[in-house]
Amino acid sequence: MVTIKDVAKLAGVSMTTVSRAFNEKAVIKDKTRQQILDIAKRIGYVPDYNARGLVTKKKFVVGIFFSSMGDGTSRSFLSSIISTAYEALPDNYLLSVNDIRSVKDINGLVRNRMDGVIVVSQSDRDNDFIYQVKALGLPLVVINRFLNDPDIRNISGDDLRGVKDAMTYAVKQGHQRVGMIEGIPGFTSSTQRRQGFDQAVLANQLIVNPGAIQIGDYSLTSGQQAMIEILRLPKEQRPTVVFCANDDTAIGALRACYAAGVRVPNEISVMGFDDSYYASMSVPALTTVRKPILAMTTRGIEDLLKLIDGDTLSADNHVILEPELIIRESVQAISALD
Amino acid sequence: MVTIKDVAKLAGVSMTTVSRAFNEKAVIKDKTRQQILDIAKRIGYVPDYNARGLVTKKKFVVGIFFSSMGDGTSRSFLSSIISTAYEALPDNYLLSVNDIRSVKDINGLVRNRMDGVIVVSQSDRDNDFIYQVKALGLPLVVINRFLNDPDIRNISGDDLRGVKDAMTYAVKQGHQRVGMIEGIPGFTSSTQRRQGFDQAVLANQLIVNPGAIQIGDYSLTSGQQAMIEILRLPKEQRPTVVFCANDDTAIGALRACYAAGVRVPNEISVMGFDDSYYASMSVPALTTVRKPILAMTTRGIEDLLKLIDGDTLSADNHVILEPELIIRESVQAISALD
DNA sequence: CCGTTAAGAGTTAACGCTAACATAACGCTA
DNA sequence: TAGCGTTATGTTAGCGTTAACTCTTAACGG
Repeated sequence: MVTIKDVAKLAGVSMTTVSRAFNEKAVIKDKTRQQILDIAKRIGYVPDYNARGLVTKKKFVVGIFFSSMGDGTSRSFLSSIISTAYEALPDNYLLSVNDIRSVKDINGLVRNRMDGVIVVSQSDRDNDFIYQVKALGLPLVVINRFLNDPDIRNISGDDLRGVKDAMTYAVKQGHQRVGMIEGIPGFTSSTQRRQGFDQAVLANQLIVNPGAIQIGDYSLTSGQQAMIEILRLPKEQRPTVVFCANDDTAIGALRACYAAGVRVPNEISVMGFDDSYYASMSVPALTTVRKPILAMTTRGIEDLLKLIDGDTLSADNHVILEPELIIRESVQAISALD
Repeated sequence: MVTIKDVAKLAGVSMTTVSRAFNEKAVIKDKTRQQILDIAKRIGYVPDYNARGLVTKKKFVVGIFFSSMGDGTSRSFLSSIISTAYEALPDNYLLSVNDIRSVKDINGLVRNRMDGVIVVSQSDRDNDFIYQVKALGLPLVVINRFLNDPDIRNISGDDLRGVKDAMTYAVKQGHQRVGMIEGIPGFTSSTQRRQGFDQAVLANQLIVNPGAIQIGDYSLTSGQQAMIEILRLPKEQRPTVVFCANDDTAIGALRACYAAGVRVPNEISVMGFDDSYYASMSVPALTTVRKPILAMTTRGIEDLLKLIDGDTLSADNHVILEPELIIRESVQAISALD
């Protein structure tokens, strides 16, 4: 194994100088650094992270924990978060990807091997884990879900605003009678999306007939089921646009419409939330709200790194990022309705 | 920070004895070990991996590299592989999940920080990376794709066999005129699936009319396009079953049939490959071939660990696992055809 | 031209752990 | 009960790096 000693000998300098050449902030003459770096490259020296970490007390590992990896909203949820996280992370950091559910020994896994932790949280059930990490005193950032704790750095998307924007768009298209298929009751995301819907209804004096709001569980089949119920309404009471709490639900709703012979968007408009892979592939392609998940990830890593370095962050631990409305084909202007 | 020294002092033993208590294979009296472990737990001692690794030359990190994380065949491709990998990995190992494309410095990232590497390969384009790792001399296992190199441990699924099984099933259902939508030309997977198809045709003396085999590119739209072509054939020449090189293609094909008013499976049967999430959700639900990806992962990790420990593996580096035929609704017995 | 300062480089010790060797304790046989 | 092999534990050194400190040299003002 080629060590810092070998480089030092060849370069005719001390070990420390070599060490300095590899550590950005150190004072060392540019020329010396360059010579050392050249020699190191030539003989294939790379610093040993175990030795380095032993003295600096660092692990150069950031852990990223998912609520439940299989349930990511979109097909690329997991992968695009991971890729984005790497981009925001310095080259010398490793990203350890984990499923919260499968963490057995938080002491052995987290405390001892990671400099900090990002939790990509999908539900309240993650709080246990989050507070265990917090208790460890490890740098921690929770993203993807609003966390009501001023002591924990939290980056979330403004779901309420996203739904409101989507509904406002529908109103601009002339829709007045509206409906919704909700997410799993109790989930913060469900609550916020419902609130966004309600606020839009209030602000625009929209009509919500009984039966126009159904409870779903974020699954395709629940969307299908819910839409069947909505379609039971007589046509003149039926909403002209249905906002679905996520894309899977919306695709289920689309399917129910197709089965019932109700054309989308000609006879009824449908909106989703998430912008999953199949949102663009569905027929008609889904108009939906895209969470700023990549921006959340980038910001999350940035903040985590600052926390790791002991820097202070902005006073308010809640960072809320704006979602984006993705307009496709599943909403039609009301004047154009058949 | 609480170190091995603190435990030693409290337990009235030497540091080495404490070290032994934490290392399974060491000789130490059970009673002593238990006392030490108890004390360690009480004062919250956990071994420092940097220190441990410095002397043992280990990193306790396994890297898993994906061709291109966003393109996983099924929605759960990435997540289920990661979860499965963790299950096969000892608790004290970390899993570093990476995208091959985004590896900048293989020396800094891989050589220096990982004990071994699993490559979940999807295409020939990964070979560059694979051979770079091999050149590093690091323990390496390639899974998910057949790799024609006797020097590299390789775990793959038998795609050819999978397609053949699927076709045999179709033949048993009475199908004689068959067609196929192929994958991206040049990909090993495309070639093998085509060969499986061809072998089934030969073995069962099936009829393949001109135009019944189309080239796709594994995308939904290519499947749609290809099926449109196939449906141009006069009904009596048209295949009664079309095997699609993957599920996305098959779903595209389904869509084309729907658009053309051709009912599946009543008028034409369709099969896919992958068993992706939407295979079960499509209408009709897709009969498809499921790759043994989880078994590949488990075996891959097991073999990698042996390689890391310096154990020898079975002589033949090619391990081929059997796929599974998932029978759903998209294939109908020919006697039942309308 | 001396004294002060700062930049650049060197010396030394320590980080927490385990391997290798050394020693002690134990249990058995003759 | 001496002698031996075996099992259990202790002692010592070193893994590769950086932090803290020291030393050298050049620059500069008065």
